[in-house]
Amino acid sequence: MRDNLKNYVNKLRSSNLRPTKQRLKICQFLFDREKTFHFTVEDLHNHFSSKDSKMNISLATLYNTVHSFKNAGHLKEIHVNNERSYFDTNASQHHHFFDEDSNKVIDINNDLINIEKFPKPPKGKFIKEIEVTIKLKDIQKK
Amino acid sequence: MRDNLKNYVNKLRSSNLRPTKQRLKICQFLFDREKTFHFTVEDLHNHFSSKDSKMNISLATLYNTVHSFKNAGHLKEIHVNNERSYFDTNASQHHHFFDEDSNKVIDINNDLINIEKFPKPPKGKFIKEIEVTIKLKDIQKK
DNA sequence: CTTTCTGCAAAACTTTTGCAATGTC
DNA sequence: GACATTGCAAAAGTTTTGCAGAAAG
Repeated sequence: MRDNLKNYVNKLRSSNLRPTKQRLKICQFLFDREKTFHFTVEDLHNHFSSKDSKMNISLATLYNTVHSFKNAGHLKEIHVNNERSYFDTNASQHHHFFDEDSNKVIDINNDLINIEKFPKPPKGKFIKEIEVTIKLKDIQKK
Repeated sequence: MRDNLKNYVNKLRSSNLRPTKQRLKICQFLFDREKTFHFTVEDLHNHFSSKDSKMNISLATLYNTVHSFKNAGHLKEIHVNNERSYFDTNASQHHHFFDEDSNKVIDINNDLINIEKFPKPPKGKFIKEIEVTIKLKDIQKK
């Protein structure tokens, strides 16, 4: 069941973001999917500057938008690779496989990982989130 | 109990790295410590370009050395923040607190976290490592 | 018509690279 | 001497910023 344009207009309005053409196109590209999507800004840029893209969107706008969406809680930044920033359209608490040979991210539902024991946070701090990354390699490549 | 220069010479030799003045200074700075040390290349650069540093080491050499040490297994790269790369002088399997207010890393011994359940890797892949990051925030700042 | 947003170009940063000079074996 | 390493400056890659014009409310 996919969202439609009206939903995105509401989604943006409820975050105090004006529903511009660019933002709606980005919403459709990011959120009109069966599965959650993992991407870098470069991926977005490739998509929105390709010939078959109906609309070209500048890099500055892509960065602006990704940050706005992240701040609004519609995207989550994940820390799997230091070479560039990865984002996830699933903003809820969950975990990831990260394939180091292909640089691909796979979601792991929160209830598939059970952390039985973990330390208390230092004084004055609280735990905002626990992020588990399971790093994968190809078997043949050892 | 701290290592001495001769140990570092051996450490470097055993990794096929020539024991140069710069590498030995970097070894002392990184490994002559009671606790493990977490740093960015910028931290190293600040240290080795300050006036009270007995030796100035160029940025290119710092990057070269950190990569050599990482490849040799003397350092581990950790993924806590996408803004820059963080390294850890504890190269063994363990986990981290990451304080998002101060950008500080704290080690968590491997046996303080117990993951009772986690999914199987996809076909053709094996699990290289599980990296757990517990993200902290200041209580007052909510 | 006020305010926000876009997009370009420039700038800021982090990291890598080429290469001549130097150091190590 | 052969080869590895250093350090500089230049380049490459990612992300941010300033600002004028366009779009939205």
